[in-house]
Amino acid sequence: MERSKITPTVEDYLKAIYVLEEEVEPVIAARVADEMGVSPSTMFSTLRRLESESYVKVKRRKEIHLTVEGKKVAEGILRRHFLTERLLTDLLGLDWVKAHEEAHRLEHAISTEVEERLAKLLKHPTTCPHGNRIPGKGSSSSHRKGLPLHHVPAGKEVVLECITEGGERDARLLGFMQQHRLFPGTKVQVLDVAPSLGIMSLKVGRDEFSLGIEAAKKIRVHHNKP
Amino acid sequence: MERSKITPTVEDYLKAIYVLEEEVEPVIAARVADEMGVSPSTMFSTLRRLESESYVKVKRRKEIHLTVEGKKVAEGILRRHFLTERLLTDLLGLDWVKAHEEAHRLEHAISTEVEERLAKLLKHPTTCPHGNRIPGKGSSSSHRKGLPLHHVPAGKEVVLECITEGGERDARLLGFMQQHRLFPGTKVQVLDVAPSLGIMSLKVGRDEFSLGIEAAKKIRVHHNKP
DNA sequence: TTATAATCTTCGTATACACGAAAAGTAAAA
DNA sequence: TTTTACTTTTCGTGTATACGAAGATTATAA
Repeated sequence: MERSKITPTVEDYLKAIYVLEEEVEPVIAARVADEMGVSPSTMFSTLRRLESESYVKVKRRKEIHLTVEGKKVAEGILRRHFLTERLLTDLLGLDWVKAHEEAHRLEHAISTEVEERLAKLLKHPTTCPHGNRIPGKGSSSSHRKGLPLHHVPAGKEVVLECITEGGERDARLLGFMQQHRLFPGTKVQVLDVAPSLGIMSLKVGRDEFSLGIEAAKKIRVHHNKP
Repeated sequence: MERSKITPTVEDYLKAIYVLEEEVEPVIAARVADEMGVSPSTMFSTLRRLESESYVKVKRRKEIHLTVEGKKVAEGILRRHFLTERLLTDLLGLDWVKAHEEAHRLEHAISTEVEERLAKLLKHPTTCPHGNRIPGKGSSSSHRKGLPLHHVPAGKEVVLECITEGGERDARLLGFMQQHRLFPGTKVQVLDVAPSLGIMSLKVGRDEFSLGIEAAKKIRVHHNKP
């Protein structure tokens, strides 16, 4: 039942494209190269391979789009990534930052069967420890993502929903958030937003601190309506 | 703290050599090639790499020996292999055969930290589900391995101790043993041994059946002394 | 000892993945 | 519009891993 041969590398590229599709438009090669940390030439040749194996289509204006197959692979790997993160945090007690890093390696070694049993063991979690919704097996999924934190006007109080997949890979951001108790579900007050300085001020409990706008883009929140 | 770069492939070769060292003497390239399922030429070039990176020493008569470093790597990977098997059987409920296969992939993606937490979560198991002793972290270990089943004379009753690492990779053997309830701890009566036919007859409970001598070599037992 | 079998070794080749340098094309800013 | 900045593309290279064919060695058996 396993697909002939798909390499971990290819899985990672497809995952990166999937994540970017949700965050920036359009997805171009240079963006994916940034995300993957590879050179333009590597990106180029890999992209040709992905295309020849029908995982992506490159449209006229160089826009990269996942095919149905490519999307299936990306969602599968993302699902295994998130489930693994839950295993690592909930059962093994790893912190956020490490959980993400370790899951990044483990996700490629998990079969469909283990994935299913893992989901059952973990009681079918719906989000990863960073608050991201875990893609289901079937056709998902009205992924109603929250508001980016940098769009919240000064004075408002919001509830943290998630650090996006794109943000998860930034270990310093994750560490910073852990330090300031910025977890999914945490109430956050936006004290001030200063786009000219690229900074916004936040308050969590008694803790006041600043956060770069660029980082804030990777954090999603929702309003605390009763 | 992680060693610069050791590939999964190299880990597998070192593991194979380690396992062979415990079972056959001397370990030569052709044996390792069999175990790994690679061609002689591949074996040859890989062996040169292993040697140049000081994981193995090849003695005059072509005997392959792990260096201290090579042994450390092999024991580490074996330890992670066995711990992963326990996770898969004890927590996820996979059977023997699948647990071995899956662990073979996962073992390469497990860090020292996860390994330690896994050991703790599983209450520091001393054997894998197939009965093999899990190598400790420190310098092990009087590994008093049981008697190979094919050395047991007809008429004796013994207790199954383990299927050796070499046997673990044989999915048909594992399946056969699972079917006949041949688990670690099971009492086995040796009814007959016929080396000329390459066969021996066993009895487990009411179940009588034959087993090839070659397969029996991969099974270890001990006497049931009170 | 010679013939046969097993083993090792060399050589050429292939694929997946990565790099840098530099040319060519496209978009944004001045 | 011209310059600048970003992107894509080509080309040459390198490493790890694998193969097969065939020659060279060594071991085993007759």
